[in-house]
Amino acid sequence: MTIGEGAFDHDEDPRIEERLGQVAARCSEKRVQFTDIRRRILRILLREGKAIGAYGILDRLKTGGVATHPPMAYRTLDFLVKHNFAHKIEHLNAFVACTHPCEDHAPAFVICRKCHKVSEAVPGPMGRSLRKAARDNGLHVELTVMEAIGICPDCQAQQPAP
Amino acid sequence: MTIGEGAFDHDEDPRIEERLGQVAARCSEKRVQFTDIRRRILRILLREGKAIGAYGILDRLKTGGVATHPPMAYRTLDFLVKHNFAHKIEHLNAFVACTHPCEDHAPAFVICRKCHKVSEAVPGPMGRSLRKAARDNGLHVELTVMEAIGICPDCQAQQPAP
DNA sequence: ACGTAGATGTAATGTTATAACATTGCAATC
DNA sequence: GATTGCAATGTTATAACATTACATCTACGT
Repeated sequence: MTIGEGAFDHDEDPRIEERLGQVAARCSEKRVQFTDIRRRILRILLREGKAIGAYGILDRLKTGGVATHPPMAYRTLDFLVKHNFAHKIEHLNAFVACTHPCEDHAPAFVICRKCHKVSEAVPGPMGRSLRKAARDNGLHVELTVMEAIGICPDCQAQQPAP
Repeated sequence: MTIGEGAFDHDEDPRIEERLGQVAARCSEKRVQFTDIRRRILRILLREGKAIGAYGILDRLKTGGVATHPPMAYRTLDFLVKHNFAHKIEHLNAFVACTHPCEDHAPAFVICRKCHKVSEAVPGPMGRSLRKAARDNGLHVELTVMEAIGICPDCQAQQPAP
């Protein structure tokens, strides 16, 4: 790594770099590569702290002098989502870093439609309930989506209610 | 109505026309207009019997000699979704007619990712559970999304598992 | 060192959704 | 019966999201 890269790519927040270390270790265990681009994009998601679209990620990557074509973002996001290091927010067509300690989970999200802040809720019994409804229909379940969309307290305070 | 229109716009299935009648009555009660284009698009959704995108709807509209620009479809779908006569399937960016008798409900969907067949499940306690998680985060909830995605029995039978 | 699978680079294109503004048609009021 | 107001529709253009296809490179196991 060069000095220049270091200044741009690392964050003051040690929790982000710590999380990247955990993910790197997990990838090593799984015998999959945690490449530079994957690390960069996950770092972008972690820094962002809210949902961000693929093209938003590409914009932020541009400052790093790496390739910024759409497939780069989508491929990398596929990897991160597949391994549960990130999640897709279907309602926003956007992505967030996973903040849940456990790796194998059916996540539920609480989403502000104004500022795109997202918090990952414990799925609890509702995940099982949804999966059961699906299996009762004979579906071989591959994915569950649980999202509550509305206005967060901060955005409620800012404006009446547009 | 002309003879030509009748031949193209009506379906042999009387359940569809019956449902359109119910919706018309409901719109009348609510003092909102169930216009020609809204009726046509809801009929398309009812006939389709599975999730269909806005542009798929536009294709089917072309045979009817009405305007087929994207805003037409999206505005009409907004109306239908807002009044719970149709639902958006977020995972597919597509729409289905509502099949639930009760008008005020937080729906859950069981979705085949191959054939886009959708069944609307009774939400049961999981809807409340998701709303509660959201309110615990201070969110003023406007919408909940609950979707289980996988492969339906028919599509499982057709191919190994792609 | 070599072959292969996985990862990345690039161009072109496909798909979904909205912004912005003009027009129509109908109904209430003057 | 003109005027105003409002909901719905018509139209153009473009923004935003996502994928296909193919070339090239690189890491890893043997």
